[in-house]
Amino acid sequence: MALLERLRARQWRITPQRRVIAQALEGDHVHLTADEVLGVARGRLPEVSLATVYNTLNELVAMGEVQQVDAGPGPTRYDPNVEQPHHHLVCLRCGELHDVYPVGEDSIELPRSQRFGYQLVSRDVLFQGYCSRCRSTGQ
Amino acid sequence: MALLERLRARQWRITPQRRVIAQALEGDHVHLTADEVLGVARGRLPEVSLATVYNTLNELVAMGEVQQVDAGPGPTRYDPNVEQPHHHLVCLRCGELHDVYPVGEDSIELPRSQRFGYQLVSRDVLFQGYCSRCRSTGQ
DNA sequence: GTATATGCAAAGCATTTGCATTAAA
DNA sequence: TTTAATGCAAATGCTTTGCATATAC
Repeated sequence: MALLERLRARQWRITPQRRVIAQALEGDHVHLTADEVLGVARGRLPEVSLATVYNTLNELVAMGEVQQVDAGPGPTRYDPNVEQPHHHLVCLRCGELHDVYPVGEDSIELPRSQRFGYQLVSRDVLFQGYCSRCRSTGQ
Repeated sequence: MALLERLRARQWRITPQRRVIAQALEGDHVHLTADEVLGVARGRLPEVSLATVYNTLNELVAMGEVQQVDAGPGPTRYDPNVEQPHHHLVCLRCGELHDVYPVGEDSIELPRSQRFGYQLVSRDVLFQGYCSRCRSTGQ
């Protein structure tokens, strides 16, 4: 189900701003920054503000409809693909991000003795490295 | 081997400031912020500046002697335990951080088809949740 | 002696917030 | 009609930077 549909199903108040922000996040392999979301959203609705983009993204994350990805250099990225569990591969130099599906991930588990009384919410695997472009351009 | 010893072995230029910063990071299960490092360091040497703390921490990270942990709310944390591979459990509300040793972690691997030409550097597993204190105090 | 680290203060960037205005339901 | 979202601009918090001074080797 697409993001906008899921939001309607939640009876979330839909405004023009929220609609274009949600539309900016359609698709798989999307990892936009707040600024990039603003750019795409303004293409359809010029009077969107950055504050509204941040407000909306934070709500989507709190609802669990968008995943926040803090990895590598640069600002936070937002990933709307929450239906298909996956992980990330990030370039330590340029911050480029890929969705990845490692093997063996299902076997990772945190024993009760290692939970420190926490209520677990998520388990993310992050692979870091250097992309081929960054490796060939200087250090 | 302790951090300061490792730095000497690298023939790294040792100044009083760098020494107290490295000493602030001694021990296991240490996850200080730059500000906390400054506090500890100033306990031994009052004339340390925050800029020097950041400069030094960044160099230690670049050398691979300290691991930078960006997880949960709040500022970056620095973890000197790089000799014993481990992962982290973070509280989404207060940012409290624990070292954890999950089972099955060794079986996670990224197939070549999923590497996108990257030279892999690290593979981190991050567990997120709510600690018991945050769970009992409001949402 | 020379290359390098330090401290300060200012700048930078991402993100949040307060508040008056506007609009969805 | 009421409740909530928006936009602006200012504030915040963390981190980096420029540059003159001090210092380890």
